[in-house]
Amino acid sequence: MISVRNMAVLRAIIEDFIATNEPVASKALVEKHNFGVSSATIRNDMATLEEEGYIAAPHTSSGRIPTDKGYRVFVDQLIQAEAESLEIRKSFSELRKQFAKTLNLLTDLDERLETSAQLLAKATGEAAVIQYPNLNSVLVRSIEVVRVANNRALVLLITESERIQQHLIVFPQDVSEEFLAVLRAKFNAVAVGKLIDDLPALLRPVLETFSPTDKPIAQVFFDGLLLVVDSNRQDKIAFAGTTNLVRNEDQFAGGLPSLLETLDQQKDLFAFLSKVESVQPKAIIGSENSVVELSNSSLLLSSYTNQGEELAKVAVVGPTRMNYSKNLAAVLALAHLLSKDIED
Amino acid sequence: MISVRNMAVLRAIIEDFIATNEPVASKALVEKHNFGVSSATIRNDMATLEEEGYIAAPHTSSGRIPTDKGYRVFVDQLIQAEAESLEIRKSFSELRKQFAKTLNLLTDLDERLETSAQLLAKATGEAAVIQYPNLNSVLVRSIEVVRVANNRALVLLITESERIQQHLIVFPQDVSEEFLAVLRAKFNAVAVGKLIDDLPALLRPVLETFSPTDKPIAQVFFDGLLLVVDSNRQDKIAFAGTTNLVRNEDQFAGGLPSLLETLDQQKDLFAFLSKVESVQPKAIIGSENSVVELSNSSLLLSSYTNQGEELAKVAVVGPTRMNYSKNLAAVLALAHLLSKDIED
DNA sequence: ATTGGCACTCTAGGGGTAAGAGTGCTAACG
DNA sequence: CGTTAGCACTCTTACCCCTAGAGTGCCAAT
Repeated sequence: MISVRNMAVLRAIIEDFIATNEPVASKALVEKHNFGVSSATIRNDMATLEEEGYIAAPHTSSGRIPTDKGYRVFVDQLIQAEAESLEIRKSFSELRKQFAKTLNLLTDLDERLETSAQLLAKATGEAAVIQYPNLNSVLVRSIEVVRVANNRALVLLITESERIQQHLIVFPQDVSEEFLAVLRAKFNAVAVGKLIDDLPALLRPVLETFSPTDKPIAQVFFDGLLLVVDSNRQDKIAFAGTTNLVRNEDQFAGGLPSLLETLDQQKDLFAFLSKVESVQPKAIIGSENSVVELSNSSLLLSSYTNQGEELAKVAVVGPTRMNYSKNLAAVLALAHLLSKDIED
Repeated sequence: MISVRNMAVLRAIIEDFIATNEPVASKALVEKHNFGVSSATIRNDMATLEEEGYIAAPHTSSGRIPTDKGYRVFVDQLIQAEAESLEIRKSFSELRKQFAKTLNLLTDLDERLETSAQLLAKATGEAAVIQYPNLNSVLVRSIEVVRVANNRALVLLITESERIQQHLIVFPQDVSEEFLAVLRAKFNAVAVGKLIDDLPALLRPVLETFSPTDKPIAQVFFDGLLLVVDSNRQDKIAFAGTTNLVRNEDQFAGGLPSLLETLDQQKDLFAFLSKVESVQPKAIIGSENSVVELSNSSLLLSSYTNQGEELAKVAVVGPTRMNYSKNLAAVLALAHLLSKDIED
């Protein structure tokens, strides 16, 4: 049976282990924490915890280290208890300050997310991953066309969330300003106010309204437009903090190269993040991880929203032995700030 | 005095060391290479080479490893001899194939450079750095304005090299389509055909041509335009291949974390690359490096051009003990391909 | 200039040992 | 029954010593 003190001991072991990276001994525990009992008693507790699988001993006569299961209950408590804790508020205002300083100057979504990832990496001392927002369910405000040269034009797809995607179209022949205006008008007539997702199907019929001589050019335009739509759907992530992982390389039991490779494979990582159900926030600890390369690391993730609707995930990746408390606070704070930032 | 065979021995030592990462012994040399002399003779040569500082012995009774000075003469020979070698042609056609496969699909400069960096990292097995082209001396083709909402508009700066930069301007009040057209016309009248560098000075007087009521809005527009100009000047680099460095971490004598950090500091790195005089190509080996963090690594760099004018640098970063021959070929090939790509 | 021969040096690895840390268990206590 | 002191036991770590082997430097001979 797991008593209250058992849990307190587990918590103390985890905290000490995170701090020192050494197996935690019974004697050290009674000295640092005021349990009011002797080390022998703690040893009994430790035996119980080991039976239940919360901690393990690297060898017979050593202190204990937390197992993934041990971290699990620890983090679960954290998530419940600290949602409105002091630490989160501190991390929040800390991040907000930096956010305000740097982010206000940036207009570009890429730069905002990139910078956000860097801030999160810095705040946690781990690697940070931010998914680009899913804009498929966003409405089209308008399609714009800008003539760049006689046979080149830029298509712009502007959404209600004011993300702007562009693509340069090269026509096989010169195209007049007037014809571009026609293209713009015809496609806009259909596209405005529609879901980005639905554009391909909706716009294809527009092609048929062109005369046989104009149709090939309209086709080129249409293809370019589809590319823009697709690039909106593009699975992309912002990533920062590799250096932090390398610095703590010994924590990854030699698995760092393959971990980094996995993080480099943006598509896999994106798919993985997308699959995680959006319980908020969530921790994935060590072996719980379905991706082998992540199995000696932990993910702490949350998501950012627009009007309460989830847009994408924010995550911190680090060794199983990470400072969950601090990092959880940072992830939550950043997710919150990103949500606010996007809504403005 | 350094004889011809001395140099051949140096070359063999370097090649073997690069291949095996073990100090090279005299016996192993005579066995692998056909010098036609005994190991004792090679030992004499090695003694000479050591006196001259081209090689060193980790301890009294071990084989020899190349010094930075040794690599230096080796690489100098490479650069002279292999400029039109077979290897470079191979690397060239290899890279070109991949280039053709992926790059043709991309229109965005960012994506092109990012992808190029990845290709170079993959081809060399090291880290790759590509400077963004310096566009300050490029001419403006036109400035375009797209109305995005009642009080928002997108400014586009289009250069003769067809790099397109954009910035979203938020006006303090609603602005009509007509007024935007006026803004566009007035600023374009001055800007078209001018150097990007000169825009700020040239455009400021345009502000004075607006009526007192219109001037504040024109001012906001002007400020936004300056931001675009500035972002063109922004020092940026594309980077890839961290994983490769981590995988060969032992080669960096523990200096990898600080090396990675330096590479992360885009601005420092950019400044460093810019300072290198543009002798083509160039190698910077180990301790020759002025940046301390790069002192146990080597840089191999070249630059890409437009109409013969240098735009920016391409570099490979790796351990001092890298495959100079292969990597030099790859850098040259990529630089060449980038130049061609930009000219089209 | 080259070479065979040989003494010399240094490293890497194995085995042995002693110190120390930490546990598990037992018996006693309130 | 939970707690505790005490003690035997285990395992790690560091150190030392030793040997085998690799490789050199040098000398005398060609």
